[in-house]
Amino acid sequence: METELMPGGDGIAMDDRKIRILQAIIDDYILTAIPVGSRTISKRYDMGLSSATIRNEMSDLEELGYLDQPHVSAGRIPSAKAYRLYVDELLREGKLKTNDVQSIREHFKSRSGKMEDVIGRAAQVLSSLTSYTSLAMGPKGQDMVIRTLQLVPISAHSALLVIVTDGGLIRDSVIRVDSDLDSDALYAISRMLTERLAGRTLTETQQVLQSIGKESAEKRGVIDSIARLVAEAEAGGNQAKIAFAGPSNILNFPEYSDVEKARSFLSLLETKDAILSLLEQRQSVAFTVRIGPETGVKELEDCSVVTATYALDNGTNGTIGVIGPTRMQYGRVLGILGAMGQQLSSLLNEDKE
Amino acid sequence: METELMPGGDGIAMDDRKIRILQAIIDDYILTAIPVGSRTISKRYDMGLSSATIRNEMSDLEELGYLDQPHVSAGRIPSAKAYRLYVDELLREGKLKTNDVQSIREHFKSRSGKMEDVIGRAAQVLSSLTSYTSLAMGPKGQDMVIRTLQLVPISAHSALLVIVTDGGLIRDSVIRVDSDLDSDALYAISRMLTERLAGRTLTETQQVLQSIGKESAEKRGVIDSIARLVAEAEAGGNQAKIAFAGPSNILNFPEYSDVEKARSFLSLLETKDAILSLLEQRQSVAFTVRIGPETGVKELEDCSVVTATYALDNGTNGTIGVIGPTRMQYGRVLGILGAMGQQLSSLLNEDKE
DNA sequence: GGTTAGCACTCACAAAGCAAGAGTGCTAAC
DNA sequence: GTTAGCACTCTTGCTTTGTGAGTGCTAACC
Repeated sequence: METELMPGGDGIAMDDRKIRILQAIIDDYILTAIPVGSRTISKRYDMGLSSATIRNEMSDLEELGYLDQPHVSAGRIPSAKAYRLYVDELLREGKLKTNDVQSIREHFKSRSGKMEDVIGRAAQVLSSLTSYTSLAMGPKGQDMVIRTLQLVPISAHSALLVIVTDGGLIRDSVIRVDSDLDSDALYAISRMLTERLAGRTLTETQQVLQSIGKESAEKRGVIDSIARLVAEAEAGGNQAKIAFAGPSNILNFPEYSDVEKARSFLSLLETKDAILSLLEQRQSVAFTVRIGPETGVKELEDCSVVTATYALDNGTNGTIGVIGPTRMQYGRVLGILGAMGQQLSSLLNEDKE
Repeated sequence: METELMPGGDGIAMDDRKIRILQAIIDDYILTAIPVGSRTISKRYDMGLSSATIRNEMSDLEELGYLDQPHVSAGRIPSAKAYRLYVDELLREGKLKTNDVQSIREHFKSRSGKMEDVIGRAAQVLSSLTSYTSLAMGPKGQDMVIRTLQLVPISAHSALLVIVTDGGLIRDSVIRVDSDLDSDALYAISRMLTERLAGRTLTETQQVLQSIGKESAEKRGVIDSIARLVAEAEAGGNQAKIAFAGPSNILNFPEYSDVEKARSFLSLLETKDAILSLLEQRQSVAFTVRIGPETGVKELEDCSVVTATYALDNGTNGTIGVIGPTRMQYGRVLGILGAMGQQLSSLLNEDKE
């Protein structure tokens, strides 16, 4: 006679008490990683309710999709939906210890404008502060504005192209030059290029380079090489510009005590592709939290990826973030990411004046 | 009455048959990772001996220190000493498949003279060919000979110092310049420095820089910054110059199915220090094989580290290597390292002419 | 009607017991 | 010197069993 089979929590609504219970469950689970039962809640968090009542509420919460039950006689664990609610609504802003802020400052004392270095260090600081696997990326190539451009002779047939961008960030690559240009000639070209290209984005640069190439036949070779390089930088420019730190941190969490899971997680990081394309859908919003399945990556289905953007004066954005189990200390992580973002912004812009 | 307690294999000597049996055991164990018993040897490898005889020999080999027994009713596994013998004496040169050589060539097609890139790619190719965790390092900083030196303006107070060395390798770092030197001034300094420093090693450079600094007061600031940088590069220059690839490969081996072991291995790689100091005792010999305890690193006690050097024209050496379980395919690995070393040498020197 | 005590029920997990199998060492015969 | 035979050891995997945590349901309580 199964008449009561309408799916979904029909008639059940979230009320304040359910929310409080849910929050308690999430808090507890984030801390302990063990499924939490009704008795735990009624004892450890004083809500003035018996375990039986909690039980009823938990049953409702499960029906509403906020809780999962590994098996019948275990406690409940929060679902992705629950974390989503938690992040969106319940998160009391993580009161970041001044300790941490200071620690961030500390780590950035010895400074270098080299993008790779800053990025690498940022990721490392993040990982040591949060004890999650961390990442950092520079701004997108095509958004960067050129400040200086210089060719340094390497050998008879090659030179290093150094591009200094608006924020004092540096990119360099080796290009081939077929005619034998000596140091002075390269310098002259550099000056000319800087004059023509300063203040332009990489995308704009493309066109300008083409017209320059047409003007002077003898420099044609070099200019072409540069153009090719810029095109490359624009297309896959981020490829090299992501840094991970503390991949092995994931092994600290019991959800990754399975070697097979750990392996697939770590190889995911090593190939970088999946993470990069995940981060490519960058928002202009300050923080992005992707919980479990929301990442769209199979290997990350019980991970959360929390990212923050930091702003450069020229309007471009870089990204920093951490990857950890869905059971993540979101409050704390968001706090640290925020502080770190500010620090990075001021560090990278300070140089400008 | 224990009269027979003299330690060590008294009276027992290695003979040809023992060696053949030991080799069979090692071969088998490298392949399967399961302790090998007397019966396996007598059946799988046709030595025309019964298991009982093998058993006696194995007992001798154990007494001689070449075999260990996890527990009484398991087979034997080779000891570090056995692998040492194996590597030193028994290794029939790994007949490298031409396939692999070609594969190495293939991977190095798109080339760039940037040290980091070459190093990184080398490590990656190694790791994909051997399926062990791999590493690559450039030559030591202090041995490198300077070819060109150039300052590129970044902002009012900073510049990028690009050092091109003999092999066409590039190092660069950001330095502070306190007086405001414009692009032309920096270029003039660069020319002067190149003239004075070309052909010298980093160590020599130190002294020359000091005397230059004394000559001209106005350039004092820049010169000092450079000197400081060179000193740094000389001291810890290798720090940044090591690349790992495929750390997670270690998880493919059953000896690292224990998460705790895996974690400590991976963090060891992440900090880099231990590995660096291990590699610092570089030999001039082409190949170095460090087996288990020979590494002197606790976390690597059941790993082997196999390294090879590749030579640059200027007489300096770089290092490539793999890290895997002691039960490593030494023959194959040595073959691949050899081929890769040659490839690297020719790649990095070709540029020179 | 919401809350709670009580109780039967489920199910993972750990300890214990058991059988099988692999491998050894030793002895005695070849 | 080699080998067959055998008793013995010890891991490993499987099954059994008990325990405890946690649930859902019902009935009483406020």
